[in-house]
Amino acid sequence: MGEDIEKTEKMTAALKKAGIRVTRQRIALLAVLADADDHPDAEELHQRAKVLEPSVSLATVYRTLSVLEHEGVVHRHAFEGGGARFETTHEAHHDHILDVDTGEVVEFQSDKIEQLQEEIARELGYEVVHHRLELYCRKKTKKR
Amino acid sequence: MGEDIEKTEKMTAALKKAGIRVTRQRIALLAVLADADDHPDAEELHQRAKVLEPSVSLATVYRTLSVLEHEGVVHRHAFEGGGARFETTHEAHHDHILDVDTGEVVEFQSDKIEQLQEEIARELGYEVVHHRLELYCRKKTKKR
DNA sequence: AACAAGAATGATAATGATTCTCAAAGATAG
DNA sequence: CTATCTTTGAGAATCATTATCATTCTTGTT
Repeated sequence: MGEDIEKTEKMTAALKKAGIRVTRQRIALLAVLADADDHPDAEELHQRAKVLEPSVSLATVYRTLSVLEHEGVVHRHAFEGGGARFETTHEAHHDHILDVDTGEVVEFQSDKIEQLQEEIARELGYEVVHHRLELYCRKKTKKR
Repeated sequence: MGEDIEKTEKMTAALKKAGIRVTRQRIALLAVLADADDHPDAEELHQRAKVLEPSVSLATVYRTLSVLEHEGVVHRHAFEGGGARFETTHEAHHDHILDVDTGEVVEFQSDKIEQLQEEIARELGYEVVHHRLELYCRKKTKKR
């Protein structure tokens, strides 16, 4: 539960580090981000932030998200269909499963896959800067 | 070399199968697609097609690409930055390495990774419909 | 060859997500 | 308290893509 506070602090620090002010409207966005355990898009974050602070504009949401992303405390995902979706960066790196029917997002992590990626890149003379692995899935039918 | 002809035939068949006509401008686009061994975007395909058939509009390029994609003979990739890029579907499935410096695209394939993906999805109660794996890489420095 | 019925075309308007612009409001240092 | 610098919201601008629509092509049929 104190997790949210910790996340908020990390993001606040990131804003300060970037040399920009921690304003009323940005605080609202940080709170929303810290509280979100899904992967909302900018529009959705704007809606949620407006509840805490009606004077937040969509422009400020985008502006702040860009700063947070740049500082590495928020990740931007460009899943198929629709706009970018965001989540606060958490400890462990992970990839995503997307339910093609419900749009739900599940996180997973596989060291093995990670390792294989490095290996493949190395063999081709590259080193991985970052990667993107998304599994578009359907819930397995229980029948049979 | 007869490869291009084969590809063109496959795409022509796809258009016919979709019940749409194989026009002068679409033929130009098919030729360009068959000839391309890179991953051009719609604008680039339009430029190339205009050389063969000046009367091709960007609208027709997009329209035709959508049909071809729907029929499964062309793949649309939404790599980071910029618009969608296309390639003719070829025999083996593959994923992509993107050189973050040059924008170059290299294809690779790993049964092992593929297998691990299925496994992970299965354990979480899903089956993979399709997936997306992109390694954003940098050429390894030869030093050391 | 002439024709009617549908399909395809190019130009341009519309869309949706995101970024930019800019005048006004807010914060900060002295 | 003031001069300066930042941030803000609203709306314009942008970019890739799709939709609209009047006109041009095809195609199958006489």
